[in-house]
Amino acid sequence: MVRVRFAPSPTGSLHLGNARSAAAHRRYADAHGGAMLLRIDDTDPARNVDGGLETILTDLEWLGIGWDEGPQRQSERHVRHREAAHLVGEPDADGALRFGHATVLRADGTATYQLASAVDDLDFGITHVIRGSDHRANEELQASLIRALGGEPPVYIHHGLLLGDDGTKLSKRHGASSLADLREEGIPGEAVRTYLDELGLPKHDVHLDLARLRRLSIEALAALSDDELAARTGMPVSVVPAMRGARDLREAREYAEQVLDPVAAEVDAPETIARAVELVEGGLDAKSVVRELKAVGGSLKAVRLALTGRERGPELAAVIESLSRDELLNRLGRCSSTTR
RNA sequence: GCCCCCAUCGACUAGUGGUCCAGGUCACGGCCCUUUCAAGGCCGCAGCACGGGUUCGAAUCCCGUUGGGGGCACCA
Repeated sequence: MVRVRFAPSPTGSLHLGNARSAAAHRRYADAHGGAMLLRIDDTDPARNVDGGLETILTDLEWLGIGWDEGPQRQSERHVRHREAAHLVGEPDADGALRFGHATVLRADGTATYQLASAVDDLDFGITHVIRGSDHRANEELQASLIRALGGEPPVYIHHGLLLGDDGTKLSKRHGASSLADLREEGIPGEAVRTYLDELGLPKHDVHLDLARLRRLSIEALAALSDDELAARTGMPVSVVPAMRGARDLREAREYAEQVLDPVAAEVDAPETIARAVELVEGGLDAKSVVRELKAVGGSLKAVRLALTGRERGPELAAVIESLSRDELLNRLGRCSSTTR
C-alpha cells in the first residue's frame, strides 16, 4: 500500500513549487491506489504564521486537491519526537541532542525538521517521499535516522525544481508566484492545477512558464458554462456575452462592470444614435443591430461610448446582447438628448 | 571551495539505437476576422550544448568538457 505525505510549512499561501508538490503527491497516490497524508511541518515556532494552516487548506481546495488523512501538525507530536531524539541522539555541550553531525533536538527541547520528518515518515508508514531536489542531501541523514529507530526508510523520489525568471529556485522574492497571488490575478484554480500536472516529476529543473499559465487560464474560462462563469465572477448571467473573450476572471469582471456601470460620456453622433434607437425598438438581435449600423456607415465607436462610456471593451455586439432592450433605449436616449 | 543532480526550438516537452533532414504546445512574427481591446482561424520562424568514443547506424549508449540547478544551519 502506497502512502505519501504532502508536508508544507505553515508560512503563508503555497507558492507554485509547493503546489506542484501537492499535485504530484495526489497524482502519485491516485496512480497507485494509495493514500495521501497532509502533514503540517510546524516544528519551528518562529516561522509559523497566524492562520497558516487555514491558508494552506484554502489553497488546496482552490486547486481541487484533497487528502486522505490529516492535517497532522508535527508540533502536536513533540512528545514522541523528544522520545525518539533521546533514543538515537548524543548530548552536546550546548544541551542539544545530535545524531552524527546534525542536531535533532534543540536545547529548548523542540525537534528539528530532520528528526521530526524522519520520525513521522516512520510512524505514519510513509512508503514514498516525493520532494524537490533541494532535499536530496537530506535523504542520507533521514534514512539513517529511521534505521537507527529500527525502521525501514521509504523510497525517496527527488524531482527538479521550479525556477523563476532569473533561473534560480522559485521563492517568495520572485513575486506573483503564490497561489494567493494567482487567485488575485483572476487565474482560475483549474488552470493552475492543469499546469502543475503538466509539469510532472522530471529530474531536471523547469522554468516557471507564466505565459503557459495564462494560456491555460483562457482555455479554462472557455470551458466554463455561462452559469459557471457568472457564478465564478459573481456577475449576472445576462452579461456573460460581454465576458467571453476575457483572459482571466478578473478581466471578465472588468468587462462585466463596463456593461453594468456605464460612465457618462459626450457622444456626438446623433444620426447613428437615432438609427440605433430605431433598430433596437424594432426588436433586432444584437448582431443585426451592429450589421445594420455598419450598413449605413454609422459610428460604432459612438454607440459603444453611448452604452458604456468607454472607447474600448468587449465586442459591441456582445455589449448589446448583455443589455435589456429597455436599458439599451435608456442609455441611447440619454445620449441623444444631451447632444441635441 | 567541497558534494549531489540535470542537459532536445526562446519556454514546456515527444522521442528511450534505424520509422527523426526531430513531432507537439506556449511565446514570437505574418495574414484573416474585428470600425476598439481581447478571444478565434490560418501560415510561419526556431532546437538535439561541445568534443571524443561504441555501432553498419546515435537525439537516443559510454567518457570527458562546458553550461545550469541544488546542498554544505539548532530553516524547512
